[in-house]
Formats: sequence, structure tokens, C-alpha cells
Amino acid sequence: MTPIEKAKVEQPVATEMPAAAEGAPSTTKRDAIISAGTRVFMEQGFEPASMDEIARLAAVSKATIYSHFESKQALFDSVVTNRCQALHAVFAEPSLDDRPPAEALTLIGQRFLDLLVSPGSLSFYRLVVGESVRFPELGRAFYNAGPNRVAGALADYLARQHERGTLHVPEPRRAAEQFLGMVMGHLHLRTLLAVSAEPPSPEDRARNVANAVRIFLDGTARKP
Amino acid sequence: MTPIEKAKVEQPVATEMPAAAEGAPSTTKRDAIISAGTRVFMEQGFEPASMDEIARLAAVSKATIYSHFESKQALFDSVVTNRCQALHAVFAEPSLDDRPPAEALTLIGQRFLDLLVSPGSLSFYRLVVGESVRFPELGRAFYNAGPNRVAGALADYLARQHERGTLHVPEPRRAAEQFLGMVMGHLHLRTLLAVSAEPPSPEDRARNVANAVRIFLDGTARKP
DNA sequence: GTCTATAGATCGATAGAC
DNA sequence: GTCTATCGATCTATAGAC
Repeated sequence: MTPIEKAKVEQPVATEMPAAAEGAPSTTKRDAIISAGTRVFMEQGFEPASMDEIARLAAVSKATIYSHFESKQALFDSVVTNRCQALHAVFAEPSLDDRPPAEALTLIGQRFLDLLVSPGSLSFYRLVVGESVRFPELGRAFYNAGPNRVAGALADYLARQHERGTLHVPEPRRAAEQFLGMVMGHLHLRTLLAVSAEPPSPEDRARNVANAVRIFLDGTARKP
Repeated sequence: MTPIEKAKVEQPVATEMPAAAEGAPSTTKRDAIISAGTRVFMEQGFEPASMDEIARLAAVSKATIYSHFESKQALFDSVVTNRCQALHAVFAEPSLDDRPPAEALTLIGQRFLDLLVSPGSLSFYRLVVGESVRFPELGRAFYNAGPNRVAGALADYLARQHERGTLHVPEPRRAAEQFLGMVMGHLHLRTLLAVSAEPPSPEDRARNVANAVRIFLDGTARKP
């Protein structure tokens, strides 16, 4: 690590703002801008979001934003990349390898559903779907960081069970996607569209998972 | 029918535009505005859409739009209501009543999936999801006109089969939503996000449906 | 009813002081 | 690096002629 890099890392992070310390390197303002941008973009979408509001929320001037980011779209890209990496990290899943099918399916189903109905996840999903026409790469990045990873992990597990003869799953990837779809039912959609006042209760979610696991296991059992 | 109403109905519709007929009642311009608004709003969303572009596309002046609709939001509401009614009409479903389960499930699954991946449906879904925070009623209207009707029709069918003893479905509504989720898998999501260049092929869709039907029927069979 | 022309506000982005 | 002040473009909505 070079001295310069070392100095950067050792910047005070959790300390008080150095009151009016002018000309400071200030990676802290960059973070504030990213944070404010994340909030405003996720709440309003790309076009309706204004740089003035982001600046206000980050407690910096608009010119400061443009000294850190080339344009509104560059800030948007940073926000999205940031969220995709976070999403990617969420599914550093506990390995499903040695668990029996009922346990493995219940575990991944429950985790998946919990994530889906979380407020941050819903906002990001709305943003991605709404802007996927204007920014096609955004749709692909989200799919690969999120749904694709979950389905891939489950498909790998199902393929192993198929080889071992525990389950009959000739198309593990398709089966994985369909199992996850069954776990969701309309719980995600209703929450996304704010059809009901509150998100589904943990009991309701657990019921969806249990029902999906039961049906899926019946349908993929080895026939006598 | 009053003479005035009769005259309105008898307005030429399929004839040529009466060249520069000034002061005409012109319900045809209203339709052109709705049509242009539908296209622009669905492609761009509420905020990015401009009244100038809608006016250009409808071949009328902006002032004409404001003589038919009070505001941009009023036009948006008309467009959305219009599309929700169309969606509502799509599912004046063939009754599932007397069909055997495998046939009924295949039929509704196939129809549902075909609708989901159609271009118009995808655009409208993107619009609704993207704007559901700004316009909460939009989310509810869409859900009730679309997903709720499909799931309701299937739930009714499943409840009857349960009563007859053909299937074991103690929670028909939940089962209906989960079956439809299984039919979708990731086909809808991938198309929505433009992950792949082309929408899923009819063969791919049929495979999802067939697989979902098989698993669902195994899982809801009456136990010996 | 429909047009042209424009008011009034807001937006993204930048110039220049410090 | 960060600020204040502002430019030029674009937006919704309207006034006034016909």
C-alpha cells in the first residue's frame, strides 16, 4: 500500500465533521451524495429526481456534485452499481449442499421472500423496472446480481439432487425459477403495487413457502 | 335519443378528414390524443413524457389537448383507465367450469403467459410499477383489473374442484396465485428487463405451462 | 374548437470567487 | 474542493386571434 493510499484509508470516518475545513479531500461528501442520490432516485425515478433536491439532501451545493460526478446519469450509474453490488452481497448464501430437500427449499424460499418484500428491495425493483427501457443495461445488471444468482444457486442444488437420485428434476434451472415463482405467488406484486396497506405478515409468507415446498416435493419425487 | 346525441353518433368516422372543417365537434381528435398519450406515457413514463410530443404525435396543438383534458395528470388518468378497461376485457375468460383439471390449468396458464409477454402488456406493467409510488391508485386499479381477475377466476375453479373432491385445495386463492407464479417462472421478468434479446418462444412458454401443470396436479392430488 | 405565441417555473450544467 | 449566482433549454399551462 502506497503512502497515498494509506493516507486515504486513514481519513477520519466516524468523527465529527471538521467544521468548515476548506479544501479537504472529503470522501465523506461523495458518500453523502451517493446516499442522497440513492434515496431520491429510488423514490422518484431518474427523470423526476432533481439534482437540486439531491444537493439539498446531501447538504452540499450542486456544483460539488458535478465536481464528483460528470453528469446526472453518471451519478445514477454509480447509485445503481452500488445497489447491485449490495444485492450481490446479500446472496453470499449459506450453502445448501448437504441439507435435505425440504430443509433446503424452505431455507432458500424463506430468505428469498423476506428479501423481496423488504422496503429497500421494493424501491430498487420499482426503479429498475421503470427505467429498464431507458437504460437496458440496468435491467441486465439487476437480473444478474439478483434473481439470476438466487435461481442459479437453487438450480445447482437441484441438479445435484437429481444426480443423486433424491429428486427427479430433469431441467433444474427451469424448476428453480418455477419454485421461486410459486414461493412468491402474488405476495411480491401486491406489496409492490401497494394494493394492501401493509406488507404480508411473516405467517403469511411462511405459509406460501411451506405450501410451495410441499407441492414442489410431491411433483419432483422419484416415481415408484 | 335526442337529436343532438343522434347527430353526434352519426358523425362520419371512417371517412376522410373534412379538410380544415373549423369548429367541428371532433371526438376524433380526442381519440388521437388518447392514442398518442398512451404511446408516449407507456414508452417514457409520466414525468419524462412531454405534452409537446403528445401533441406532435396526435397532430394537434398543445392547446387542443388542454381543451379536452384539464392537465397532464388528467390525460394520464384517462390513458390508464382506458388501458385498465381493455385489460379487464381481455379476461372475459372462457369458462373453466366443466373442464378436467389438466385441461383447465393448461388453458388458463397458457393464456396468462401469452398475455404477460405481449409487448403492450409489458409496457403497461413497466408504467404501472414505475409510477405506483407517485400514483398509488394506479397500482390498485391495475391489480384489480388484471392479476386479481385471473387469480380470482382460477381460485373459483379450484374451489369447485375441491368441493367435488377432484383436487385437494384447502386454500384455493393462495394455490391459484402460486400456480400462476409457477407458470411465469422468470419468463416474465427476463422479458420485462430485456435480459435476452427476444421474448421466450412459444415452445419455451408451453414447457413452463406443462411443467407447472404436472407439478401442481401431483401436489394437489387426493391422497389415498 | 383550434390555432400560434408566450408566460412562468424548473431543470441540468457551468463560470468565477475563495 | 466548495461555494453562490446564473445561463440556456425545456417543461406545463394559458392568453388571445380566428
